[in-house]
Amino acid sequence: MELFLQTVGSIYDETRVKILKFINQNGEVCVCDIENSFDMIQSRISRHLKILKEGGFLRVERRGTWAYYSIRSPLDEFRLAALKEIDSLDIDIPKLNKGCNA
Amino acid sequence: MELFLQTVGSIYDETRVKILKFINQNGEVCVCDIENSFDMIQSRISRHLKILKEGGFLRVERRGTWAYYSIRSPLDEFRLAALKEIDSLDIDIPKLNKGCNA
DNA sequence: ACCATATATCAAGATATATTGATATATGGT
DNA sequence: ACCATATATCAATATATCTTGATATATGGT
Repeated sequence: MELFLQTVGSIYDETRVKILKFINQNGEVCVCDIENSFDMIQSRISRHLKILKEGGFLRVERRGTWAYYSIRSPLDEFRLAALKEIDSLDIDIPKLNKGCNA
Repeated sequence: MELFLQTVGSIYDETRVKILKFINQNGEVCVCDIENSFDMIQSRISRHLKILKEGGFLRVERRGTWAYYSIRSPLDEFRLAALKEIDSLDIDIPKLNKGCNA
């Protein structure tokens, strides 16, 4: 139950839904890319990425000073259905705007 | 987005997850059946049922003084996946305990 | 060792959601 | 019309979550 609620809670937020769709569309991105594309402060992005990671949707790989986030693979059936649903939502996702010196 | 969040929010609650699994297992039940089976006060049950209904998981049919809730059919792919996931959760659901004079 | 950049975490205030008890509405019987 | 039962809604309080700004940690370059 706890894990299920954590998974569901991770996509129960407009910002996180947008971030998830953004990463699903753009593939692997680093935190500052998101920060720049969404024009949100870094702590906010970082927090949401953590929640999405703990919700089982994202994985993180650290290379140098940068943390690269991407869709976790493979996703189980439920998370895959959720991601598919999110991808089908008619919402505006910002263009990728590379923000750091990577 | 709004509709998606409403759907997700409706299953982001332990009580509602249990109620949904309960109805999925027992089929059509009335409010007082749930009230009695879960040993929760009526206003609490009524509120959660409303949220699950507005989340698209339940339908309601009024017959006499009773309101019968059941799983909405057909469910779209995402809600179906969610329901399947909930049904697979290893959680204790109370036995059906008929509570009203239906 | 120091500095700059990238990322993560923390504390405080703001907002949303859950629970309870009380009240309102609805239906059927007498 | 009145009453009893079933269900829905409201108001107040408690709890959880989000946002921001500040601070901490981590990595690489000089």
